[in-house]
Amino acid sequence: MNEVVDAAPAKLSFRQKTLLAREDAIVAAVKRLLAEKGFDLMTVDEVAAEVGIAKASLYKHFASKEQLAAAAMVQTMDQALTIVDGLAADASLDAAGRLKAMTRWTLETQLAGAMPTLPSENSSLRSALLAHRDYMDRLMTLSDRLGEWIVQAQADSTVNPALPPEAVLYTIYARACDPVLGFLKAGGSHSDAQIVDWVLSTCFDGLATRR
Amino acid sequence: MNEVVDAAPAKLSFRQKTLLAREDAIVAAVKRLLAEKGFDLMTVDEVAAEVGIAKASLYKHFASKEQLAAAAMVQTMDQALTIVDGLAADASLDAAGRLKAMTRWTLETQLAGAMPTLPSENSSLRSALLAHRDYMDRLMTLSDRLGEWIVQAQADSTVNPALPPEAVLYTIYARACDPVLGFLKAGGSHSDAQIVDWVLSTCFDGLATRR
DNA sequence: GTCTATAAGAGGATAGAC
DNA sequence: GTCTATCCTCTTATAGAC
Repeated sequence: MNEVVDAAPAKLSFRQKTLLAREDAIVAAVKRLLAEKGFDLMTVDEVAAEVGIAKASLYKHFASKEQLAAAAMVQTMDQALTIVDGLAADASLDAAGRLKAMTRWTLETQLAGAMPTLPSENSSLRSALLAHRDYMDRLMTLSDRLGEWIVQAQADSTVNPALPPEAVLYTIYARACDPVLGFLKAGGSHSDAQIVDWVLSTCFDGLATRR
Repeated sequence: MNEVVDAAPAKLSFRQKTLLAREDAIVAAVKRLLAEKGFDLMTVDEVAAEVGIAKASLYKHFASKEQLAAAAMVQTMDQALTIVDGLAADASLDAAGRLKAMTRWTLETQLAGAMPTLPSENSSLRSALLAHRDYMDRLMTLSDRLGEWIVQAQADSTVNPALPPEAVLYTIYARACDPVLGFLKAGGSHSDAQIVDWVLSTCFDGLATRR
């Protein structure tokens, strides 16, 4: 199972390496399918087919469909945390600029079909995620780091101080599943970069004209 | 089936009235369940149980789960069109004010658990909706009427003229399934009215401070 | 750990009596 | 048009050989 391998430090046997590679391939397939069709419509058969192994083999690596989704979310949040680290190191950005850059990454990733999203209503999935330590750890770390930037940007008055910080955080998180991107892309008449600029603009500057 | 009854003008027999009442009860249950759990997690058994009839009876009224969802959306869009009519008659509002009021209604309805939403990814559902005339008619009517207000508000420069009108329209539509409302409500420390105000503010004024 | 085969059950839809 | 009983497909998950 994957937890053991995740904890291993440096020296890996050949067997362990191939194991990790296989699990990475599984998680990559799950991420793609999750972004494409969502949790409910994704089937474990599809995942197995895309990886090219039998479904029973897949269940040797991950105990359930929920665990599969959780692993995909963990890897995605690790990517997000890497982006956060990069932005934190960029001294040319203020807090609001970092939040905006983070939001841009989220939009670009979703538009590229590489942002897995989970339904918040599904209760079996919800409880599995709440019990998943690796997932919860990363979610809290990410929220803490973005939360610091939000508080700072509100102190700067670059982000509206009248909004509760949680509302700002949720609004940024929600860009990961914003259907507006898909609608505009389906129209077919705009470039991805243009679409991202527009959605980023509505998110930070609003629909109303700035005077 | 429902299409016939929908077309009838005024005089209804007793049988027809009870039929309509039953179909209204069915659609009401579908709307509620659609808002609560979404299309994929809603089961036809649940709908029948909530109405208090057998599943087979339900299939005498609606031919499939997709048709059930479409009927719910038709009724919801009729509600929306009624709101639009009311706003159009209010001479104290400009175009931007009407768009804002319409968005507020959408947010309030969703927060009240009365806004059915359909997944845009589900292909069987998607094709059923595209073939559903009553649904498509209303969707186009609603889009046309909101579109007029958007064009006018951009001419006023009360809504940002740099945005394509479709981007504005989709952004307003997307408020019907904005997860931020649910997140803030789950926190438990804010009133519904306060939550709606914040989301409406981020939608029209953005996250960044207005100077 | 990988496979084939299959259990177990949910859920959409229908048959046929009344 | 309503019911009970049933069909049938899809999907999650597991058994057991290699």
